[in-house]
Amino acid sequence: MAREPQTVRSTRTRAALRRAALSRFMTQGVEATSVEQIAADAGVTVRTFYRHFATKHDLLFADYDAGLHWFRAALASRPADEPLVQSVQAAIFAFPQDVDAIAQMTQMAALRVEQLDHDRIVRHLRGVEADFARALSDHLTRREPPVTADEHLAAAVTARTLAAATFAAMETWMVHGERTMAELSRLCQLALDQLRHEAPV
Amino acid sequence: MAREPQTVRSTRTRAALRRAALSRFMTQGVEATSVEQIAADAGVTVRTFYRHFATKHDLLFADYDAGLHWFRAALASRPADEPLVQSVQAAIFAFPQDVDAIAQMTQMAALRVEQLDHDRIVRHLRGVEADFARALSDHLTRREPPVTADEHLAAAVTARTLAAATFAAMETWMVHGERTMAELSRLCQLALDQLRHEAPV
DNA sequence: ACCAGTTGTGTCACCGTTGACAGAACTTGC
DNA sequence: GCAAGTTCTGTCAACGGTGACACAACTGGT
Repeated sequence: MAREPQTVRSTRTRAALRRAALSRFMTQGVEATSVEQIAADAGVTVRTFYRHFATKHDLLFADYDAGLHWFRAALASRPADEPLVQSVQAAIFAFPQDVDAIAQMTQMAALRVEQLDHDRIVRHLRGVEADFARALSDHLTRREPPVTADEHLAAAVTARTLAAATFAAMETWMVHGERTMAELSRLCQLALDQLRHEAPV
Repeated sequence: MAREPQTVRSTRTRAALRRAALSRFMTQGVEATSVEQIAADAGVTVRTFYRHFATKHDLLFADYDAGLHWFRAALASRPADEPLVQSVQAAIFAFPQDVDAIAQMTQMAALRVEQLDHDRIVRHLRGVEADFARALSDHLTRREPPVTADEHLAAAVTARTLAAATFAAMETWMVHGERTMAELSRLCQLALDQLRHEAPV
């Protein structure tokens, strides 16, 4: 589901669906928009909608998924012997500066926070966190794959711990922070520093 | 959804639903069982099923939820000035020894691993992990609630980091370990020790 | 035994999501 | 331009899950 398109028709359909969906989302709200409406607007069937997007809400998280792809690439390009925390910080803080991309991201983010249950956002973020952790774990074990349970565990603990700290920062930022990029950077830095320096209470 | 029952009739209905569901699950498989069948067996409507159980699969995770309740209680009973990691270890390793409860738990676990997608289990575990982290965070901040974003973040990082390490151990155990309680204990211990002693790579 | 208020259930209508099959549209090689 | 094969779409049927409303069953107090 939601693979990259192959034919011309397919990309047109997908674009039409996305346009129709976002338009409806902005005018009448996400929950009040049915997939039936979106499909009708785009001139296709409901079933076809689901051949292009896994769920109705996934449309609103496209930037997260893109961000994850980008993060994997950034991570892979770091030198192999660099300490992991440093790689992560470098990767996170070197986010792409493309103006259009950032504009679209913030628009998406605005749509999310004002239209979706906080619950749904948090649940989706848990999925992204898991993917993030998996990317870290893959990166950690890329030299020699672990064989014993203990080796698996060691990598998993490091990866998931880092992911947990980072996403704790993100959620804190979503709820308690002024929502600027600078503040997000500061909170991530803070969380990672706590992880590195301070043994848990 | 899924609140504690109030009347006699309600508890009977719930018990009938649970019995019918587990019976069908064991004979014909979970996915091949429809809620309609379960409800019919119990002599009620589909809608009523959903008044007692949030989802069809939640039936199979009842022990997790119970375990979380128990964990919150165990945590609350630890002395307030004890280091958190120690409280967690003590709470985890003092699991109830009730023979019936353990038998039912292992039966549930068996049903889960042989009938459910690994994906679904992992996703549910993520939810439990989040609840676990929230319990820890509540316990951490029970004296004075945090006010600034930084204070929130500090507690969140500690709580979620601990939860991540513990659940990394659980998942490693599910996949790579001999599935004995002793091995689970060992892996949890290992994960928490790594968290405490070793700064991430 | 009656009454009032709460809780449980049935009914209905709807939305989100998926599998299976068949047919249309496209791509590729000639 | 045509044929063969792949990809995309429509159709159909089904299941999981939820909100709203009305009614039955139970609760407590008198």
